[in-house]
Amino acid sequence: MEKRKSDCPALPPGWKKEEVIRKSGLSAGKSDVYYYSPTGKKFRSKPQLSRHLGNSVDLACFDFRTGKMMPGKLQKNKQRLRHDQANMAKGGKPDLNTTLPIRQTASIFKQPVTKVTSHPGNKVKTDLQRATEQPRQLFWERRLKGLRSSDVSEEVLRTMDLPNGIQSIGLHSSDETLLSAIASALHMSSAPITGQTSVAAEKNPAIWLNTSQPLCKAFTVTDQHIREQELKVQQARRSLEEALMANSLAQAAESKTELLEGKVA
DNA sequence: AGATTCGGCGT
DNA sequence: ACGCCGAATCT
Repeated sequence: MEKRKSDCPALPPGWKKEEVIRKSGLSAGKSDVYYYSPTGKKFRSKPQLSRHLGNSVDLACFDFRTGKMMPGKLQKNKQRLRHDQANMAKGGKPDLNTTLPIRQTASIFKQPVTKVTSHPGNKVKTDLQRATEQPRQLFWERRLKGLRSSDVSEEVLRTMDLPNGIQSIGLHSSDETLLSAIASALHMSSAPITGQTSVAAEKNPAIWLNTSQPLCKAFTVTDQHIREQELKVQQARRSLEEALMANSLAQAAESKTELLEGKVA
């Protein structure tokens, strides 16, 4: 029988893949794919695998049948996005295992999207109170734990450093989730992000937490901070300018040689 | 009981 | 057409 367990490079070390051909019945000739964890537990579907691995491995591009990462699966993600949004609209919960962390908390959702179809104008409600006064889940930031950004080749990008003055509240959130929380807060609200200004929040965040602020201690921004930031922006702009310059020079040189070689019609 | 195998529902 | 998972069957 074709029952060889093979290594699966797309998964963490120790995971094995197996393909079993069905040999009788209506579905004879079809095959089933199984995965085995390093501890030997058998997995027979992507959802099951996803549940077990949690956020430690992003299976969004993982093709269960072939066992390979397929960047082209981005296309299929569009379908999933629709699906998720449909669920959200019905009040359902997003599937935290398979949903990419794309803008669940970002600005595009901060405004009401309810259409008043019974009126001829058919306008979108502009009641911003609603949007800001909705109940918020406490400590939702914990969901962000372990999330990392990566480029198309799955290379994990280096995260930013936070200034010393910014410290998280509660023992729960690491620096890593704090950065995500602050970034999300900046997206979700146009109000200033100050951190938790109530001293009580530090003692018992479960009660005193201001849910419209990220889970970090109140901080102050000094002129020094601003100057340092300005410097960083200037440096970034300078290196971008250099990169663009080098790029256009290279392109110019390339089209020139193409002309000389008669490649252009 | 646990492993294996195919059916069949839902998408 | 296929992924996923229930359950019949096998060991």
